[in-house]
Amino acid sequence: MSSSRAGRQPEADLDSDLGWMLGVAFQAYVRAADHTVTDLPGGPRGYQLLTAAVHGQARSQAAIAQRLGIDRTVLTYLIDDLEKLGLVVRRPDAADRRSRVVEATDEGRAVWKRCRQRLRDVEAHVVAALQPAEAATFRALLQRVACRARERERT
Amino acid sequence: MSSSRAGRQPEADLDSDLGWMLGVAFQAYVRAADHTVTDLPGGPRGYQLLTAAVHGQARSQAAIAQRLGIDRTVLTYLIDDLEKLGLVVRRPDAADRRSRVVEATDEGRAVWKRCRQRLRDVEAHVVAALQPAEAATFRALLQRVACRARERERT
DNA sequence: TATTGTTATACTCTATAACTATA
DNA sequence: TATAGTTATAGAGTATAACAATA
Repeated sequence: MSSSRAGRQPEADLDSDLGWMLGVAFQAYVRAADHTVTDLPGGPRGYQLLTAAVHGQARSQAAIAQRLGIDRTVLTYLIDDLEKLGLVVRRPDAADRRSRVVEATDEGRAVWKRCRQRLRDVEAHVVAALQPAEAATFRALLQRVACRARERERT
Repeated sequence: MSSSRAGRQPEADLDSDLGWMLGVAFQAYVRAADHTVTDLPGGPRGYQLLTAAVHGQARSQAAIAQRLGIDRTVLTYLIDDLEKLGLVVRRPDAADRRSRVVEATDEGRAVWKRCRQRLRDVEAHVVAALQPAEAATFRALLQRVACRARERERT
């Protein structure tokens, strides 16, 4: 057994594998969020789209797709679903009529606020193993990791 | 506009959404790892299975499935693929012959070591936005989050 | 009767290709 | 010619259900 060697290098077992850790944490979030935002199609992803729309960060579908890390074809169906529910509307961009600006409706903003409230509990649940100060540190570091990754994707 | 209120509560925009952050980080890892461990079926997941086998932590397929957060039916096919390549073998558990212990072969251990080496670079790339000490902190906190999530899943 | 693992099937998610419209 | 968005189709990943072997 290699473990009997008690070498100086790290064990590299599953618990210390970054991919495993990220996958487990992400999965824990999605599973908890999925049955929390049941009033939104697409689960957490629908919430993220709505978040972008509410904050006026959905100036084109291509921009949203890039930011959410999904294909533009997937986004079409997702917006369709939210538009059918009257949560967002597509508006042609005056500057470039090929593009569509996605705006949140009043009801979309109301639903978003309700979801946000409930998702705060989900987020707290995911990081419940950490002390409040640690959780804040974790979120700050993770944010830098994520934002850097998004910057890299800009083709 | 709500942003014009300049309120005291956090903005709650996409950049601070835990689900978005985890998703983006996880996706960045998977995409980088996928074209790195091309000699393993299932990508990063195949590596994780091999990791469990190499460390003797694959005492039953049900245990692996729980630890990897995947369905036991998915695991069957994954093990099939690795077994065809001669990287692991299934052995009946003497204590409970319903169970199968998954063991890494010598070649499996060799392939695992090569993959581990390359994945270290992938991991470094994912956390490249952080200083070394910050990256260590991030990993330690993430590990506690992930391990807690796994404990919760134990039905 | 309950559990482990397998197989077949169906479902969901995502990506590819072809198309329209604008630039 | 290139880009934004849509649609139809195909593919990958995942889950559900029925089954055999064992406890």
